[in-house]
Amino acid sequence: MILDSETKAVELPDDHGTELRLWLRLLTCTTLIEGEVRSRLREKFDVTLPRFDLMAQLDKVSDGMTLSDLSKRMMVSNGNVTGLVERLVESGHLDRRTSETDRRVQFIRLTKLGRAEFRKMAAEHEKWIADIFGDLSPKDIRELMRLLAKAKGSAQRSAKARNA
Amino acid sequence: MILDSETKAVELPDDHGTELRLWLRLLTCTTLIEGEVRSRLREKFDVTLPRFDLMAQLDKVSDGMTLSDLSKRMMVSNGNVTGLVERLVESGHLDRRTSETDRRVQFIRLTKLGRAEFRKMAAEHEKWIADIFGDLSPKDIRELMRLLAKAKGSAQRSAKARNA
DNA sequence: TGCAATTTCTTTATACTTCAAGCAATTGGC
DNA sequence: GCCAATTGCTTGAAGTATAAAGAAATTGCA
Repeated sequence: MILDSETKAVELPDDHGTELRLWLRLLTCTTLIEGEVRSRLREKFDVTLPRFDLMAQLDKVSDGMTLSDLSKRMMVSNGNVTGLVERLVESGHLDRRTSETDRRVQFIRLTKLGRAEFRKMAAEHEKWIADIFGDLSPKDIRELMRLLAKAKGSAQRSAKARNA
Repeated sequence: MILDSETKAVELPDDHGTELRLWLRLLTCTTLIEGEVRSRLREKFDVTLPRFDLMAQLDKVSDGMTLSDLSKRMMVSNGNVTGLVERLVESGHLDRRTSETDRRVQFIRLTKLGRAEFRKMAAEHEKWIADIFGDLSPKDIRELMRLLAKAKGSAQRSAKARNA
């Protein structure tokens, strides 16, 4: 701790300790919840988190999505999605058909089975999440939403600047 | 939207949409930052995030840590740590020796090389994080810290209840 | 039209990750 | 002192993840 001439605590010019601690806390918090959700999904439905996430993306649309869309929305690599989709088609949860106007493109959809199973899981999942955040007041939630939005914007600005 | 008899908006008894949206935002935010940090580590130092994280744990102590300690602190499985440590010993960053009082236990330490390289990376890393959160005011950071601590506590309570 | 750039997706190599099973060492009753 | 339970770690199988290279199709523009 550094004290100035009037014995008040001051920061070193580039002490970025608070940001680092914030990042570690954010990461811990997310990892903790993610692990919990992963366990419950495996335990109750014998499904992995990546598969659940992929199905969640597809459940939001009725007419299917391309692999590229999926990888963008899930923020994972293209090749990763290829493999996930492959296994979910194999298990009968997804359905793929090639675009008629652009033969590079594959539209991926949930099958009836896939959608039915997903809906069942999603209903439980939503309750788990509500319980996991159960100690937070509506005001806490609003504040967190606001601050995380700000953090996201800041991170995007930083990432963009690096790639410019 | 549901309206009651006096035409005021009311919630369905178990609509947990806000918690779910909070979780998705938290996850997005973390994934975004994690991806950014991962890219930069690879680009500047040709190191993976898990290796960096493991070295960060070891840098906090002078006399080494056991594999179990590492896996608890990193919140990953035991087998995962075994592999990570193996590769880092191989590359000369870590050092392992068996406990003399309990031959099951292995103490893992950073080598001189490992510590030197880590310190260099950590200094850069701290600046990246500061930049990534650069749009947040000190007050924003304090608030986020507080709310994330509360969220973490809530998640732990929920996880504990499930395993009871 | 021609053809270079781009886009979409797959493949490959390598690494990370979990879970579950298993081995060896230690501990805690009795 | 014995032995069942526990602890620390490793292994193996399956799955998830990235980056990089490549194949196929489309687009854009001279």
